[in-house]
Amino acid sequence: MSQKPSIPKGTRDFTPRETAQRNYIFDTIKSVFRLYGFQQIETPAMENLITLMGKYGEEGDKLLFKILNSGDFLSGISEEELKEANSLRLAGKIAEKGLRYDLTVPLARFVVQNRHSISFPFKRYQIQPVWRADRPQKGRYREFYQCDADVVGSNSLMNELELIQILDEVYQRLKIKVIIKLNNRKILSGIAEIIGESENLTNITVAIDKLDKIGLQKVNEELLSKGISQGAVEKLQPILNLHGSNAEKLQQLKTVLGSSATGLQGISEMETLFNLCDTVSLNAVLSLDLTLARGLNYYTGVIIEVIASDVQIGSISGGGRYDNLTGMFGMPGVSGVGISFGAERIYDVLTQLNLFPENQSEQTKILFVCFGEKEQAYCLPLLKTLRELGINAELYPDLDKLKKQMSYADQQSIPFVGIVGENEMRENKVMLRNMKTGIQQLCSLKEIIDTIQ
RNA sequence: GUGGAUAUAGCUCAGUUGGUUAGAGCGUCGGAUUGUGGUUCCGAAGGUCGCGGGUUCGAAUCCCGUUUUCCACCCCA
Repeated sequence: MSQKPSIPKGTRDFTPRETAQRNYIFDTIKSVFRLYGFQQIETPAMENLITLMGKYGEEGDKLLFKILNSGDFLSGISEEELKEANSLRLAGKIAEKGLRYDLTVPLARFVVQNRHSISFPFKRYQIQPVWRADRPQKGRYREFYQCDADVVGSNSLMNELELIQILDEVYQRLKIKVIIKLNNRKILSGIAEIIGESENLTNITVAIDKLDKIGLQKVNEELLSKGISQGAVEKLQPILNLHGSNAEKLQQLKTVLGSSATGLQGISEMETLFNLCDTVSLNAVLSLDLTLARGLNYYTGVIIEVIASDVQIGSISGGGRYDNLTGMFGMPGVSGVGISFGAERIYDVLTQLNLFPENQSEQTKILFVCFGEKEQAYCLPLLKTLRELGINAELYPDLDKLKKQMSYADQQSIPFVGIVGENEMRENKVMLRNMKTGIQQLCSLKEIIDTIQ
């Protein structure tokens, strides 16, 4: 027996049904992106490793898929280096390319490299797979899609507003009820400053991000274990316990962060943004959530996260502003703000809530089944006409028994079958069977079109 | 990267303290029905029991290694 086929760990095949469902998600997102004036770009699956390395922190470097150099990849490696067997050092010499880890770094590279042909503000969207050499888990894969929309080269909070509207519109169209959580990195910086732990900002944000998940007690323990002083942790408590409306929270923060210029600027940004949001009447609930820190350290302003209110699955979208997006590629002073839809999780939410539309537009509307070659030939012009009218139609290619041909239609959920034999040809008609009701009727081409369109 | 579980037909799973020829349901194919699918009935095909080694008269079953998938942690979408 030949070997059992398999695919690499953490990757998936998609059946026609799954692909149709995924396209429903992608098409919905795409059409909203376009509605707001975003244009699509694509970048290669592989980037030069030097472009990717060091952009995602130490953890990130480990999770990069590296591509072995073509040809004799060991040429130019000295005996000593081979004996040393230092995988990390050797990897840098025998692999010069890697699979992209996200769509943001390729965007930064794209902007810098194509600056001659783009003008700011540059509004682009990108829907492509990314790869991470992570250990797969439920809802986590080594190959998955990201759907990003970013505005590059504009500092205006109007962009944040538009991205929030996009989130709102997409989830309204997908019929998913969501809460949009907002925070601001500058407020987090201000807090760290006030409690005298500015240099520990990352540890603080990582810890308080878990508040919902592990509770206040455990968060405090983690803070202390990361070297945050007891006094600082105590000062943090009233901030973690903030409550009230968004405006009330901001008001309370203003007094707490009074001596931090950065903090006050963050508060002012959020006030502006909430006021802007009030003018456009969103469906989603907007919530200022100070525990929202997100792992990504490159955010510098507004931070956005979306969770589904009817399903417990974690965040289904995220985003934020990152100043100096292109600085790492030698083009300083360009700000970016973007959002990303988590297609895999959205798929899970739609599945759980049974929200996929039943009638896929990609589906075949009518299948012709025949008894012989003459009948098949008779069908060809009919098929052509139907297809010209945009009606998805197909002909069963083999002269199998009618039973077999019919069950094919049944399995594909094709709603109509056109049966053609000598009798039908004689009358220049087709026996049209409605597969749902079982009713069938001798029809002319025009009658077929009127019935199934 | 750390820890735990798992692997038997295309799929979902049974399989007794280790004992003849490893089973079921679903699916597939054929027939009942040569011009009619989804229901029903009958029949058939389909397995190196993840892979490699060990213990034993004898291993799907016990032991070791390895891989896979799943779960938790780290991190993340």
